[in-house]
Amino acid sequence: MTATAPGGLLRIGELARRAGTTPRTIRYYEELGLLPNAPARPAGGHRLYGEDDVLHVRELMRLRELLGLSLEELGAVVEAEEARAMLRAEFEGGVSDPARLREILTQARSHLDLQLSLIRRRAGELAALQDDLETRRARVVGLLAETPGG
Amino acid sequence: MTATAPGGLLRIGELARRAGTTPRTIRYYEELGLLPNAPARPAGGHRLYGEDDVLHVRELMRLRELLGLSLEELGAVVEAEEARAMLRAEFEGGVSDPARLREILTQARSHLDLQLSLIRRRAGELAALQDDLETRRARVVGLLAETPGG
DNA sequence: CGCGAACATGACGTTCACGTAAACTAGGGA
DNA sequence: TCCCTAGTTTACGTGAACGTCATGTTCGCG
Repeated sequence: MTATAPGGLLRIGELARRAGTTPRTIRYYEELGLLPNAPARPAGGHRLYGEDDVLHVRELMRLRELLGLSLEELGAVVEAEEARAMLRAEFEGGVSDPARLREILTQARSHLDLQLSLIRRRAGELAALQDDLETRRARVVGLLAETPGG
Repeated sequence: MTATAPGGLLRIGELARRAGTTPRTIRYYEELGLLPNAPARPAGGHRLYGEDDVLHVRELMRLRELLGLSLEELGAVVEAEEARAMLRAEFEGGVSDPARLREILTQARSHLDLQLSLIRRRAGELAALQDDLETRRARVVGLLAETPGG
């Protein structure tokens, strides 16, 4: 068993393994439009992925996990990723129209800004929670120091 | 409509409203043991709560939201809260056995430490994600600066 | 060419965290 | 006392995010 298809590409099982999930989840994400619905299907009909797909899936799971986004909400994020992909495609396909480039870049930036705002809000809430618990902990520790018998 | 029962106590509707949720959720949490299963039921069978219950519910929802804990996992947290409640009870009921006090305090501290470790891990992951996105954003902005036509 | 492991599709099952409906009771102002 | 709102329990329904099973196809080493 080679586990890797020719061309350094991955089949769904390997993608799932490297992304820390299952093939079922990959297919489900594809069904929801979180992954390209036709990722290079040579002959046999088996899906083939690249390393960037691994990163993409991991990114999705990370956003879902850390921000508590639903898969539907992740759809909006995917748009940003797609813009990034388009950007890279246009880069590697030679220099294109500067106006078009600006458009793509500007869009990508606003998407990133949106995600960053979500993250900062979360981080703030988390910090507040941490402060609360640390305050309580300090109180408990203080009481322990006052309590005889240690 | 008074909305508040005698004694400054709250009925389930008001508790839910103040905690930012619904009566159904309150009953469900009680069923799961996240709330005391018999909160002072005078005669009529209506549940009655106090201000501290509001805080307790809000706390549960905050932990769930920010740490992504399941309701089952929240059960462990509830133990900590209960320990805290016991502690306060023993305080207000006069000074009790110091050894017992130390026991409760130590337990409360370890519970807080556990929650804090979860929070710090989350905060770290969130910070890493934020760094990633900010790096990307900087790259996009840099490209924008290099792209003519603005 | 054979064969077992992995993949494809479709459909049904499952868990969590509640929502919602039904049928009845309690509270309290007019 | 009447009556409306809000509460009670029981039970079934729901959406999200997959798991699992059945059935058939493909891959690639021996």
